[in-house]
Amino acid sequence: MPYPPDHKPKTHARIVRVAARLFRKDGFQATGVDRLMSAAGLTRGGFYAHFRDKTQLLIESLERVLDESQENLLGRGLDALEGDAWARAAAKRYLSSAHRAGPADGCPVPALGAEVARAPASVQKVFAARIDGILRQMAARLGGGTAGRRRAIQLLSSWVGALLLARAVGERRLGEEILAAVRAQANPPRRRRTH
Amino acid sequence: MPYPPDHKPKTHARIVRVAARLFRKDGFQATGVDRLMSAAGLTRGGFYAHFRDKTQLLIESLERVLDESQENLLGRGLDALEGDAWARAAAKRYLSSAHRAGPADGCPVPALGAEVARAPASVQKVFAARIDGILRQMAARLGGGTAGRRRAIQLLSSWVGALLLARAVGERRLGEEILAAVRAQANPPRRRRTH
DNA sequence: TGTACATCAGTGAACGCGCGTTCACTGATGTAC
DNA sequence: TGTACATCAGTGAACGCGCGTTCACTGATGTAC
Repeated sequence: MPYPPDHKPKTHARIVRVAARLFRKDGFQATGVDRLMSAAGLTRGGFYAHFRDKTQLLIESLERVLDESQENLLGRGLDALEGDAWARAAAKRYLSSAHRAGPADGCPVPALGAEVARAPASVQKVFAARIDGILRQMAARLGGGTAGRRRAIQLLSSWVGALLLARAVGERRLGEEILAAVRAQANPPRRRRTH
Repeated sequence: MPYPPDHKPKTHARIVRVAARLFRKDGFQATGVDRLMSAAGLTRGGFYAHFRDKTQLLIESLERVLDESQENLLGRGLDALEGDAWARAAAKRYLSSAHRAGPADGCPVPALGAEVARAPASVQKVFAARIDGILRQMAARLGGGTAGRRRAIQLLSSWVGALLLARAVGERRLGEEILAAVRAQANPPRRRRTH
């Protein structure tokens, strides 16, 4: 064999890794195959030895990145937390200034959700399966059952919406205000209700 | 004067109206000037007699559409409502199946937020001003003060996020489940807290 | 009332460029003898 | 050990196409005389 057997898989993974960053930073459509392959240290022709088409790369990027998002939401130091304590810690991480400023390394939902909504069913299917998986794990942390599931959906929705809004309003104060307000939602004691 | 004085402004408004629909449906970048002008019954060359560049059209479209969104959230039958009653009614409208299925006529935030986040500051400035205006009006309906403002941000974030997620997961059951769960958040009595 | 003219909204060819994809090829490699 | 060969990951020219923008023009219109 002319190359070591792990050579091609490594290149494949490198393209996916580079694409996942560029797609989130600049958008899927706005990221050309040419620029993408250059960023991975290759030339455009080689792309089609790795992927049927550009949509297939979007699918693989989303799979990879949504798995990372799940890990960021539930693991990496949050593994032992449950209920409100977990929600507070996860909100603090998700709704951070760093996450707002760094879409390239962040959650793909605010960055690519609208493009996924316009993408072929093959993309949406993979996306939906991963989101459902994340919601299931969140629900378990929140006590399970239909109440846990509902709360998981409510939390994820408000986090995604807040990050999207905070980024779209630009660098100004309003962005940070939005993040802070939604972070505060998870913070007990809920003064509005307790006195 | 060779044309009636309201001829050009009418054409201008028609282009903005058509653009606002196409941008939300297909995305800003993905909507070419050619296709846009055809849809308005014109040819591409005339575009630059109305707008400095394509970005200027995005700005005018966002202004128009965000004003409509404000009206949909606070007016059109919801004018007399306040507090939880208003929140419930607005959530029902915003988180409807019709809104999920019809981005072309809906809120620009889930549809274009990610592109606004990548757009020039001139776009973000207009977007931020309109969002702030909407939040101010929502806050007033919710009792005002910092608590009203915070609640307004929390509600808008969760609605935007829910709609984005519901669209991105495709036509399947999960999308409707997401809308229903976030709609339920505004519904008293909050059983989890009251018994 | 009829004709000549000035206005200007809109036309469509043209610009250079990047898009996604195809395909004949190159050349570094590990293997066979 | 040295040479010939088969493999195949990656190359880069080429395809037709649509992009945003410019610009010399057309032709329908209201006005002037």
